[in-house]
Amino acid sequence: MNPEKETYFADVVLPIPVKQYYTYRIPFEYSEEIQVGSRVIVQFGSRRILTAIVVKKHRNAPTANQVKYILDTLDEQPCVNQIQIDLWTWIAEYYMSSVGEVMNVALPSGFKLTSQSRIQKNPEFTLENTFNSFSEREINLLKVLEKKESLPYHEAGELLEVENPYRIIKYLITKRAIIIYEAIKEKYKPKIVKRVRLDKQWVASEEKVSELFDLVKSSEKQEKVLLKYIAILETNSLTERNKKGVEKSLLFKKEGERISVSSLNTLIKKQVFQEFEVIVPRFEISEEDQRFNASILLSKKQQEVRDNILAYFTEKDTVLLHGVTGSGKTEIYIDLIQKVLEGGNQALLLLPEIVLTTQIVNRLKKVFGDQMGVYHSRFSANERVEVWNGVLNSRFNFIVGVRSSIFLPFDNLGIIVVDEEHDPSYKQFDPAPRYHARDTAQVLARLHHAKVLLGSATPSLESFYLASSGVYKKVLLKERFGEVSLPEISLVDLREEKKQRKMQGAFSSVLTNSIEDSLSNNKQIILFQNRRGYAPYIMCEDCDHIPSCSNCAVSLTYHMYSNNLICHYCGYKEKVVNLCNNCGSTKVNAVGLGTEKIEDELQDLFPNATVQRMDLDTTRKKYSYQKILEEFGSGKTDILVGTQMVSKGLDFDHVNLVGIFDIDRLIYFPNFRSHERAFQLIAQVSGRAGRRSEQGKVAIQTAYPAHPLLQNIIRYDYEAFYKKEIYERKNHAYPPFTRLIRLTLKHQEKKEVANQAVRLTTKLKKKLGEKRVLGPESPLIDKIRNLYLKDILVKIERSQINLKQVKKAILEIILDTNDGKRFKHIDISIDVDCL
DNA sequence: AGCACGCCGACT
DNA sequence: GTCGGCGTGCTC
Repeated sequence: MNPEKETYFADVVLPIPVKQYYTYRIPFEYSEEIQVGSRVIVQFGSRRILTAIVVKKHRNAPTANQVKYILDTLDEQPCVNQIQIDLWTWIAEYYMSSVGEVMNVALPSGFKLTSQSRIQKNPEFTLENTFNSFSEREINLLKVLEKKESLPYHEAGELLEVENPYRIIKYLITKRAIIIYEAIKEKYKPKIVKRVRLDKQWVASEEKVSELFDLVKSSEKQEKVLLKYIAILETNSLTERNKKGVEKSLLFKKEGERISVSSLNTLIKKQVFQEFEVIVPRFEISEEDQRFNASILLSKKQQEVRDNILAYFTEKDTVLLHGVTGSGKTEIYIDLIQKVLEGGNQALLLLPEIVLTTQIVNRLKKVFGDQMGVYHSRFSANERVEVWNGVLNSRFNFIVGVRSSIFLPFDNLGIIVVDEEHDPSYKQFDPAPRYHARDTAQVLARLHHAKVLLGSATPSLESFYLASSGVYKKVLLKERFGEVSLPEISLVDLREEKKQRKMQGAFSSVLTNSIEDSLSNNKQIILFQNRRGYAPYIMCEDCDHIPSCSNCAVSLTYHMYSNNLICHYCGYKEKVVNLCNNCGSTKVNAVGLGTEKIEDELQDLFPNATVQRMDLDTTRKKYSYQKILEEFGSGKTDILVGTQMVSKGLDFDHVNLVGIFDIDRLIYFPNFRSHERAFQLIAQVSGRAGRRSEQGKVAIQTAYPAHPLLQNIIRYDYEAFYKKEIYERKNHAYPPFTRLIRLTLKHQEKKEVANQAVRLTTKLKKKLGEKRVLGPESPLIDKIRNLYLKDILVKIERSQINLKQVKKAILEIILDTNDGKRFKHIDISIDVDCL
């Protein structure tokens, strides 16, 4: 038998939440080209077209079902490697999702072309000469299709005012009025720019050039075009520079004489100029970037720490670097990464979302230049594809990125650094898979035989525990770089201030005085309030009515600047009317504190100071974040008010005061991690004060200054905090002593979720034991987007338990619960290692 | 997920 | 009878 004629099959992952692979037949002509990791196009179901990834190539013809052919392949080389497939598989199993869901978050959307069914008017069909066998709505739809070309199903449904348009569509098809076709959603588009250059012949010699000028002499406009072109080239050696030409738009943009499009076009027609297209990277390589390899100097202490880390790496795969803010962890990262790159391996530095837009990236760029790629969630699908390809073709051997950069196609990672290791943004919430990038990074590292460095000033309880118990190694970096001492943290007793009537709005006298001080010394101030908007709710003085969201179980947040009441959960918005909806009273007050209110009050208290607010609402646009920081960095802004955004990665020399509001809310938040979160957040914000020149100050406004947590914070006593907290965790069997799996049930009917939750809990308890299952419980906000919620928490000991079996049992019970014909199908989402 | 289809209750 | 809502099964 001719080996080339042997049939190969491919097991593929599809980008849908289905827990199995599907087997397709590889066409003969592709039997070489299609390999494990190839992107292929397949038909799935009766019409859908999907992009799939081959995870296994084999020759075992499936027995039972029909097998469809792979329709096409998208790349000559596989775009996913075996390590990635192994990682996907691990994630799917550990986080109890399907591999398809992992594929969905792992692959940039530019790589996944999927089809959608659309309807179109049958070209052979005309409304006029049909007998009147269509309803008014159908005719309406057909009329729209005459104008609009095509519609997806759901839009047709909207037009027809029916939930499920399928039946009508089917009817229209049998009447030969419309046809269905599959529209492929657009995929990655390379960026193409048009350039122009002089036709070769004109730059062959001096004589030719002058001949050229003679040629255009008759037209002043054309002469201008030529002159401008040459001016932009900025060179005498026309022949060389002309090859690259000039970006067409540049000819029109650049200052100097305006030239006309039509004269350029005439010149192109005359074959003086020629137009051509080039594909350009979306990441421009600035000339500066290319040459760098600036070395950095480590202090003695840093060198020592670095050497310790390297030594520990020979024993353990993971090392925790516990270093206070400003101790110079970044330099150590850089040094280690440089070593890895010199050894020919790749490196990955993970950062929390917000930190990535700031100074640190610029700093790294200076050291690593264009071998470093940045992977950020604000990037478009196209930009992501380019970073992906950059890793694939080795243009980038070092990536700085957010949690999803663990999915890039690395093939020989040497080190993964997870900075701010404790940061909750490393955990994905929605959609599934709900993975933790820090933990997944360790699995990824194992697959690459690479090392992991976790860095934090306030390590997560988990990591510190693992380091203390010898699973990881631990390195401490205590001193601040350059010997600047840590900011002095003071607690402002709000109850005392209130008693003495010293409060002005949200501001204590201590805080206003400190702000006054800083301002008069020409210093800058950062104020932190972890809540956006003006006030979390408004309330009528007469009837106590609080406007709340009709889709969610929350009050509407008052936003003064947009004059809206907004639901922070579903986005519902309404204009503010100054009358109570309930009783018509005009006495409606804003209650509580948000960043807008602080900004507002600041302007009254310090009319001469420039105040800027930084929260989700002021940073919606792509570069607004950078702009705010630039203005603050240049000293244009005196006071920066913000949410969590101000807590991370900002490093400004002239900030000597940080004020923290409403911290009690954080400490008393009903979650077993609230203390840990509060400690981390306060430490992080505090670190913004006095980074370089002198010792800074931090003022925390609290009603409970004696709280042990706050006492530990002002002394920077992480160890004491840890000891107390870990004791509590052990007592109550919370992580790191157990693993938590949260099941969230969602349904439109409150009773239905409640019933099902009870049923599910009972089954789980029976199978796993009473004490391992908590709930069911209504979450703090028990209705979001018109869906009622119930939580069930499964607690599993960390040792002597077969985790896989437990998960399998949970999945079986869920399947069983949802299978019963007597009950409605309920959406159940699973969050392993929920925060 | 998204499509296909079958089962019912409501209503001309 | 038939129209449209709703739930469920299946996809190599």
